[in-house]
Amino acid sequence: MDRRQKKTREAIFKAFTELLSKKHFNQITVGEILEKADIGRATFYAHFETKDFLLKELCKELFCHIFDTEEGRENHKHIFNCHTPSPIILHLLQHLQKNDNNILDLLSCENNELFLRYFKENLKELIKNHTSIFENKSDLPSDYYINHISVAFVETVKWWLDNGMKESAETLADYFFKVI
Amino acid sequence: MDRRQKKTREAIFKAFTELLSKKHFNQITVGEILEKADIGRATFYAHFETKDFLLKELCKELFCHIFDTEEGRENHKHIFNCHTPSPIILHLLQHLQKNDNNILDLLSCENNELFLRYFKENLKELIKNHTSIFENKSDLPSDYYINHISVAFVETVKWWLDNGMKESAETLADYFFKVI
DNA sequence: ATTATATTGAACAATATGTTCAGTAGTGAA
DNA sequence: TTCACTACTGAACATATTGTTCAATATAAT
Repeated sequence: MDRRQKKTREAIFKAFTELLSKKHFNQITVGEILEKADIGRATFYAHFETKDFLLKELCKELFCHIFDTEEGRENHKHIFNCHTPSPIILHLLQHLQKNDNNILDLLSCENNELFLRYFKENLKELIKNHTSIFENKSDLPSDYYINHISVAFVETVKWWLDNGMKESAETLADYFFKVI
Repeated sequence: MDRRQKKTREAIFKAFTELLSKKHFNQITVGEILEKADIGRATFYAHFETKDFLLKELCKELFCHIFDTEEGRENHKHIFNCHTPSPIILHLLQHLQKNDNNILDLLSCENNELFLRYFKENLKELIKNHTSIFENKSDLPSDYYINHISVAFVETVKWWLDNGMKESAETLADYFFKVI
């Protein structure tokens, strides 16, 4: 990708992220993004069709990163099948705690619903691929069950953030496995 | 309240609800509401400061109704403390199934996040007041636990709606109690 | 050095927002 | 019925936002 494009794209993401941490998505105007990113109007629209597409792209970047990492570890099957509580959940939590990509800022800001939605969708896939860990003991409808697990995890993370992440990742994983 | 005010207010709610079932909140303009409700621009702004306030008021009307009903039954303590699975959950589900206030249209439309958020907030209160039913067996942080129960219920309802409400309220209550 | 492509900045039409105000009409009480 | 009150009207208004266009300029890739 052209160096200029990359630079512009990153400037837009940076400006947008900063704005998102301060005000709600709906209240952010393209004009504000232009000013903060210091780019021309036409340039913005050359990159993103609308503000909504910008958001979608941002989510992709954020979560593809964190989930690619996890998926990559799928080769190390031994990690997953050793002892309870399942390490994959712990890994995810520790990953978040490290705050790669400054993802936490966005998960805990006023706009967190936007990102948590994407988070959940990616989680569902992950859980589908690890039915051995999350076994459906009560023969509930499988999509209902998977959705429940995903939501429970997302809410666990949200609660953690809202409470200042005072607890260790281990404690959180423990809470999570207790409620499900 | 002046008959005219009531009429206008209801015309706005009706128009807004119809629009919400067809398109996303963000894409609805005040102009569209005016046209559909057949009222003047100035009139709208005499009633609601912004579109966001309109949404808030609509939610209040919808959920105060359903939860006031449930709270009203709190006097009939015997209903709640008889046998498991807890009847209060069943009552809520049956209440929804009757589709009072056409609440289902809004819970299942493109904008459902908006309403489910309010739904959850009201649920939390309800659950706090019925700790006898939802006892926290694993000494988890209480707000974490209450949130988990609320979310699990909201997601249960959402799943029900998304799947066409084919199952009975009893089956759903059963699913719900199995996951929590 | 040359070609290709990204960015600029300004101007543009189109649309949406929220306010104002004088005129009209429905409402509730005496 | 009369009267004072209040809500609605509708049109006009300033302001702000969106998304497009285009010729000029700057930067990148080879």
